[in-house]
Amino acid sequence: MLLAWYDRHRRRLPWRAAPGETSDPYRVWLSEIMLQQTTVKAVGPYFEKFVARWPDVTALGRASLDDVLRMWAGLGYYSRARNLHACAVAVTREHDGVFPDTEEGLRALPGIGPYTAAAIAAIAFDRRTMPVDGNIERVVSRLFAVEEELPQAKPLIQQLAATLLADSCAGDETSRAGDSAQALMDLGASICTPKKPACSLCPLSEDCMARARGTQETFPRKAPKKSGTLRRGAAFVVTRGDELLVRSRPDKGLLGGMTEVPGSDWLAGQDDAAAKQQAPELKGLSRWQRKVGVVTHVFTHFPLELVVYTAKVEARTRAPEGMRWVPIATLADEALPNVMRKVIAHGLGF
DNA sequence: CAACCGTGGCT
DNA sequence: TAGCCAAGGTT
Repeated sequence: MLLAWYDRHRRRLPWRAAPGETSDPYRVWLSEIMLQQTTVKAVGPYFEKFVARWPDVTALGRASLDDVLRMWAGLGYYSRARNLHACAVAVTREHDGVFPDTEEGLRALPGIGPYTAAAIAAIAFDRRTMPVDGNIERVVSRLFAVEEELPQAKPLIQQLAATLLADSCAGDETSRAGDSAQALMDLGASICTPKKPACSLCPLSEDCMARARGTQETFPRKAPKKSGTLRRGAAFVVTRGDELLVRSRPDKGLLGGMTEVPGSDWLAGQDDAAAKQQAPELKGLSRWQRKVGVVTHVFTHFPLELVVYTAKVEARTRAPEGMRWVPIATLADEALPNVMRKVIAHGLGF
């Protein structure tokens, strides 16, 4: 039985309540947002930092968006941080600091979609619902040998996963809906892995249709995704003594609201000369020095190649409109996405 | 509804 | 290595 396996093999995770203890909706919510498309390993340190600084949802609701973005820097998918903050504000101001305890109520909050609403409802409030994430999609598609491709198969998989919830809870005094979901997630993470699943260790192997056919690894069915076109651009690392010239990106879109050094557009097929022409204009800047090599970075939808130029300007040189000087020593505190950390490291010779 | 939205680790 | 993958949501 699935829950019996879970009771023995469940992962110990910072946001999970100990067996028998009630879980904190704030920690469940925070972890679920961080874990969207992000590995447990990457989330760990960020989760600890967040709960240490903001122990509850009202504390986070009082924080500034900028502080939240700075703390989130490096985790990726930055709209999550904006929605996280907006959600904390909404819960604080409109729900008296108490999370709604129904899927519907949770779903109405920013950053909480169908998966996360079901996950919080099940894990934090023991609601009888089955969240379906990537792990559960894989487990269920193998268990029932779902031939339909993703994402079209989502409704079917959701339905099949729900039957699993009913099965795993039959006869239980409490529903343990959250444990059923987390059991399937742990199974997907540790046993029913994308490649070379350890079927011999799986508590569901006897019931697995794909296993019976020996085709586990071919599920879930999925069309191969096309890779984006390479884009090129230039980045400009300007120092004034021990300070660096930076600006903030627009609130929406790629790396929304994050800090960057000035740079050109990022376009497919753009040549170096065109990119360099978009350099910021500073008084008393004698010449640009092109750093050898390029900075490469891969976003979800396209790979990026950045040429880096450096220049020094005299003390008290004014920052161009919309830009500012920040001490290099405090760069770690800025809301710098990793691509910009790479650029700065390359430009400054770290 | 398909496209957009980061990053790091693993095979 | 180059692609795949991770506790998805928003538009």
